[in-house]
Amino acid sequence: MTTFRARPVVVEMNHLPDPCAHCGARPFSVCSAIEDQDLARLAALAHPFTIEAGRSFIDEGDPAENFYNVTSGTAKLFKLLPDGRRQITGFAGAGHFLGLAVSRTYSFGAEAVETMRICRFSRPKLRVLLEDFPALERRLLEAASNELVAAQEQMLLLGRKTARERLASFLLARAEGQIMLPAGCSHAGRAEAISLPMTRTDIADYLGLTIETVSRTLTRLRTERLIEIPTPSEIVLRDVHALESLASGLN
Amino acid sequence: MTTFRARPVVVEMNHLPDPCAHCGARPFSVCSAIEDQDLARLAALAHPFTIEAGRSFIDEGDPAENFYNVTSGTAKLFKLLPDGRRQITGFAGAGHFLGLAVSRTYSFGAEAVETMRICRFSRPKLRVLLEDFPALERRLLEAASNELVAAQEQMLLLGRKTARERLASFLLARAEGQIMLPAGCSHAGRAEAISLPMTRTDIADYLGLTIETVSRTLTRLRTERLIEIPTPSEIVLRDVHALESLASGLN
DNA sequence: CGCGTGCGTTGACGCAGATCAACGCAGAAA
DNA sequence: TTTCTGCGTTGATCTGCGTCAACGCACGCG
Repeated sequence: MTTFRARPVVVEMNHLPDPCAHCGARPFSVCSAIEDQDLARLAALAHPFTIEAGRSFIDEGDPAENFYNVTSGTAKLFKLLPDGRRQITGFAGAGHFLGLAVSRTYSFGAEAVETMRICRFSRPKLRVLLEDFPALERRLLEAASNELVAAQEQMLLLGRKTARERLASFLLARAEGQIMLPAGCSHAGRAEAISLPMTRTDIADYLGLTIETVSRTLTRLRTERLIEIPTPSEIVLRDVHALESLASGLN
Repeated sequence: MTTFRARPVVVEMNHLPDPCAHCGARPFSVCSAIEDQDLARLAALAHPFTIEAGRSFIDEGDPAENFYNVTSGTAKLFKLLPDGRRQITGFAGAGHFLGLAVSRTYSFGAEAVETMRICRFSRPKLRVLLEDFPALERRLLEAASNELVAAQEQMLLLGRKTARERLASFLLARAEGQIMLPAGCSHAGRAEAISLPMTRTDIADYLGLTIETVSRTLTRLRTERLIEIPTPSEIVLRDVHALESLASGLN
């Protein structure tokens, strides 16, 4: 049980005897498709490591050699234009997978917002895993479908909502844990206080706005008593109903 | 921006002895995952329909009972806000599948742009098919991954590109068949003349603009000799390089 | 300590694209 | 034929958000 084999090229050695079995993110992640008795095989292919806040670990255009699974912390995923304009396409928290692309190269970049832990799988090894565990493929399809639904919702936001509506939508989505937590992990009640680990610049690039507009809009929501802003990275929702009607385009 | 009108659907019986084997869309579609000898089983579950131009066949919020596969023609997929603002999230041509949602209800609406033919599968039957043909599930995952990449590209467009850049991106994507044809069906050469079966309103709702801006921007691209507009629904690309640099955000 | 640097906020101003309005044209109906 | 209706184009004007600029504050460092 405590036997320990040396492994090839690992960023960080895996000291735990059974890391996947004790992974806090497993219930949320695609790894839950693997039964307990097969976890050792999963663990043998998973290379866990830590990424510090601000570090980028996927570059758009690089060969798509790895598949990642976030176990803690938060990443931002983004696309860039040559002149530096950036669109953040999503935030990935514990349980999220990254790098599903069919293409030979990554179509997006990824960078840690907070210090995070992720598991890396080489794509060939993932392929083997998928063949041996059809349930894993099913879970991936399910997860991809959910991502697609979220992406369409975001297109509606970017294409048709005003700045106020975008911020309201964003805050509510955060409150519902739709952004940082994996799909399927629904909370019974909605937290009124939400944390914003990302900067104003990140929020702006996620919502298709500028930092000034984000700041002004939040200030206005505060003066209208819809929210409180105890600190820049912490927001309390004071009038969830008003925010919801804003977010859905009414008013 | 337009308000949305729902219309009924035309149903049609399946008269052909072996429809899937003779389906022109099969090479492009997820159905290509099914081997020839198993096509009869696929055909037994597929209900082919014709849908007339302008008819809606999926309503957002309705129970997600069916899965669809487009065999010819074009559909637009969209999301609505209560006040009628609309965002078209994509156009689905031959080979495209629709209705993958994990959710109990559809998260988007769909309407025929041109008269189209589609195959309907009930979700329970699709589930059986997926269990019997793992390759089908793999193809679905592949297709969903490609959709996701396209969705991220569209988020970049909606969040960060100017009207000119959006139109240039749209025209080039049409020319490359990225919009109407399924992923993986790449043309060797790029067609210079492209058809626009959708209205200006549809283009505007796809690009997050108004019809006036679409019209003006196309006119400007014409006066700058980047395109020609023989008829409103037909456009010739005269300077692909200039359009490409526009679309990628240079200039 | 003073100084710099990064981040967020606020104000003044400008502009890309939205809004409001008019018109041309083709196809359908009478 | 005339009239109507839907679609696209064009012009005049407006405005939400971007741009440019200044400033406050917290934090780290010499």
